[in-house]
This record gives sequence, C-alpha cells and structure tokens, in this order.
Amino acid sequence: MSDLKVYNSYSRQKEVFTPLTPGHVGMYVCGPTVSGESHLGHARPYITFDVVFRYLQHLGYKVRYVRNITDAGHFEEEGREAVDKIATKAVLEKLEPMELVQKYTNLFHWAMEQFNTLRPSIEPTATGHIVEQVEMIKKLIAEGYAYETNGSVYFDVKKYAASYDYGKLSGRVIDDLLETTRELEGQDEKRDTADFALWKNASPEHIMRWQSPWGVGYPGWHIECSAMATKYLGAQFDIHGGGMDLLFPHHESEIAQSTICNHSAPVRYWIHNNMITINGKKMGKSYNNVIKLTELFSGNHPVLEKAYHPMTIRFFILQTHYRSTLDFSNEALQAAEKGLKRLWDAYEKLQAMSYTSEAGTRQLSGQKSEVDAELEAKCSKLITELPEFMNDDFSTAKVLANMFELVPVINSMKDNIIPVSALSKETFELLQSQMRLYVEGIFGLQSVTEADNEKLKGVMDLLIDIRKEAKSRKDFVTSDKIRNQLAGLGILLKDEKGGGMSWAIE
RNA sequence: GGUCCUGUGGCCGAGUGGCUAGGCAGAGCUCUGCAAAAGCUCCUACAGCGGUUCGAAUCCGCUCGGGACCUCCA
Repeated sequence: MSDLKVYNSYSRQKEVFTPLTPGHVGMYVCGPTVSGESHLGHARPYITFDVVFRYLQHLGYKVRYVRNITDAGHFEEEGREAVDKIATKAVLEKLEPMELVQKYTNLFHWAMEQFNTLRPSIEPTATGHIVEQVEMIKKLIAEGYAYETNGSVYFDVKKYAASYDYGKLSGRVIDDLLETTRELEGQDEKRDTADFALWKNASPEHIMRWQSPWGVGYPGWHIECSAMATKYLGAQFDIHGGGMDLLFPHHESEIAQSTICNHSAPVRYWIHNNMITINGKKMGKSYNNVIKLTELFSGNHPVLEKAYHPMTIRFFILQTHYRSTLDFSNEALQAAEKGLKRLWDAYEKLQAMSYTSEAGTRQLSGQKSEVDAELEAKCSKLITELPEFMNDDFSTAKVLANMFELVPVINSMKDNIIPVSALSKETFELLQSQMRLYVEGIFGLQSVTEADNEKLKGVMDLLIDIRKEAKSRKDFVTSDKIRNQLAGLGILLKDEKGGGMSWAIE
C-alpha cells in the first residue's frame, strides 16, 4: 500500500508521514474557546481531524489526540480596554465565569456527540494548566526571549527573529510585521509592536485572574497551547492541527515559544483546514454571519430553509477536501442530505446481503452465475483506491466519489438486476467490509433516522404483512390506505422488486 | 498597502499535461396496479487574452473577478 502523505503547511508541500516514535502518533488540535456557542465553522476542524484520528488509528497507530478547551485567556478589544473575553461575557450574563465555561463546554461536547466525533485522548483546559504556563513563561524570561513590563510579560519577537525563522509558517516577513502599527492596549508596554503577550496584568474588574511572579493576571492565548501540547505530547510531536486562520499569529507564536523553551521545533507536520464561507465570506464572529450549531440542527435561523441533521453536516464537510474553502448554502446542504441518504441506503442494503444465499437463488432461477470480469475489475479498482485516496492527504471527496460509483452496483444486486455472483465471493465480501470500514469506521457516518425502536419495527412488520396480503388480493384501497396514512406520519413505504417492502422515516 | 490563496457545467464540488470525477437539480426510457425507490441514457464545463507544448482546466505571463491573513477568530 502507498504511504500516507500529508500536506505540511510549514513546508508547503505534501510529505510522507513518518511518526517520531514508530507506531505512535501525537496529535494536537486547537480546541474551542468556550465563551460562546460553536457555529458551523467550528464543525469543520473537529470533523476533519476526527477523520484524521480515525484513519491514523485504522493504519494501526496508537494515537494520542489532545484537543484543548480554551476557557481563559483570550483577549477581546472592548472599548479601550483589553479584557479577558470570558470575564466580559460572564458579567453580561451575570454568571460565574466557571459556570459560563461549563455551560458552553457541555454544549460543545453535545454538538461533537451529534457529529459522532470520537473523544480526544486528553482534553485539557487552559485554567487547569496555569502552573505549566507560568513555568514556561519563566523559562522564556530565563532564556532571554521574554521581558516583563508593568506586570505583563511579552515575547521578544525581534530577538527571536534574529536567530530563527519567525514568519516561516504563516509566510510573514518580519520587517513588515515590525512596521505594522496598530492601537492596541498595552502597545506602549511592548518593546516592539510585533511582540506578543505571554502574561497579562489583570485590572480589578477581571474575574478570572491568577497569582504569578509578575503579579495578578492571566495568561496569553498562545502560551496555553504550547504549554499543554508540551506537557502531554512532549517537546516534539507529530501533528498539530487547526483552522487556517490560526496560522498567524497563534501557531507562529507557538513555534517561537516552544522552540526557545524546548530547544527544538515543536511540530513535525502542521495541518490546517480551510474555512467555511457563507455567500463567499468566511463565517466568523467578526463578520456577524455565523450559524450556530444548535440553529443548524433546529432550522431556527433566518437563512436556513430547514433543519439539517448533524450527519448531513458531517457528510457535507467530507465531500470537500479539507484544504479548500467550503461554501454554505441551503441548496448545497440539501444536495448533501439527499446524497447521504442515497449512500446510506445502499450501504445498509449491502450489509444486509449475503453472498451465498443470494448466489444460490440466482442459480435456481436459471441465471448465469459466472463472475462478470469487467464488473469484478471495476469494483475491485474502486475499492482498492479508497486507501490510496486517503493516503493522498486525506482526499475524502474522492473516497466518496468512488463509493457513489459503487452505489448503482449495490442497488442492482439488491434488485436482482445483477446477480450477486457476478462478483467473486472475495470481492463481494471485500466490498462489504471496506464499505463498513470507510462509511462507519473512518468517515464516522451514522443512520440519520435512528429507527432503532424494536416496538416500532414490530408494528411496521405487521403493517407490511397486511399490506402484502392486500396487494396479493389486488385490494389496492387497503394497500394505498396503509401507505398513504404512513406517509402522513412521515414514514415512507417502498415496494421493492420481487414483492419486498422497505420503509424509512422521513 | 503587504503576504498568500482562488475563479470548473443550473448549483455544490474532485482534478496539476493526454484518459468519464462524484453529488444535487433537469430531460427521456425501463421496472411497476399506482406512487416512491431503483436501473439505464442524456445534458459534458474548466473567467478572459496571450505564451510554452505534438497535446493544457492542469505550466508561464498579463487582465478582470472572488477570498484569507496581517487584530480575537476553526
């Protein structure tokens, strides 16, 4: 099998993935800031890296997947004062900061569960790692790359840039950065505008604050990820993921901090997902165009024509390569919804089929049961390409395209248009197992209808029996009545070839 | 202003030199008591202008359009 190749944002090219420790992978992904509800844009990295996580595990790696919860330390420009974002909202909502943080953490976990994302191996919180952050800042000061002013500590970018390549990850030119001036709080405290905060002095109105060698304050944003990644994954680790918008300054700063502290570049493969756009614009707080996940699931938002199932969103995201922008629209989402249904229906049919009995039936009915060489070759090609596509920088869109090419084959076998025995037993079983692996195991897709109610199944079996009897008597009044009334309840009955019936909840 | 990315059929989106992407929508046909589903077929495009090449959506240049980052941001 081909090697896994990943696009490394740092080198700007695809590289063969070789983990630092054979058999093990350390992966860090920037988690959510739990000062508010997650929106559609947030869904992308967590679904993307969930698939990466699943795929790496499938390849046999033991993966430690660390995804933090940022529950303190981000700054938000609020008038003239840079205020701890979480503290600000807490005041507005009259909540304890930790209550607020807990609320949105819970909501985030709930949404991730809806998307069927696997839980990370470790989910550290920023507030739980103040000590590690303080230690790291101390080290940076000791190394001479950070300085204290008025109870705040800043990283000396100019000094760092003199011996290291600051700006390489984000393609930034240090001289340009030094020129860029902007009125930010604390700007006069910095030796240089490009310097970034490691620790911020907290004014009395800050609710979230901690004691430090530099006085009462709170940590800078970038140091949080560096401290937690170092603690759980070591000075050097394999993969660091996140949205492209984090390239600068966040990830660039992480590199600088960790490089000085640990005397080595922290990350071997930087992987960044692109943005979700709406009407061509990035979905983000600053653009005021976000659709929250709860709104998406409920359809309760002016731009939404209807509610969308979490699996539809997941499928929608996987239909595009993670490094391309993905434009939101009702039309696109509804197309994804239908596509997913078609794929899932075929997938379920395939799993319910069995090679031997079907092949036997074919022989009895006098059809040829010879293997169709052309079909056999086509199917095995489509199947063997799946891992190759995944190995090519996680080309989920291509994997889905191949699956869709297999859908007509599956449906035809189910409807006896093609005998199952047109495929060899090996290929048929490979088809079954690979589809199970990719659809459920790696892509993490699930049934949209959740009709796992045994009693309902029993009732439906009964109604189907009655309807079959009615149909055999040509009592179409009864058979239509059953079908129509069920349709009114949102349950669709479908007559299949060969007299079978199936049903699905709308 | 600086750095970088991007422009594919009605819509969404793969695709880095030659070979049908795929999905959704639309049209026709088949199957069928009807319906739905399913199957088959069709619609086959690469912003514009030049250049390189036997050959370009794919490489180069220019023009026009869109976007991201430079500030919190997935």
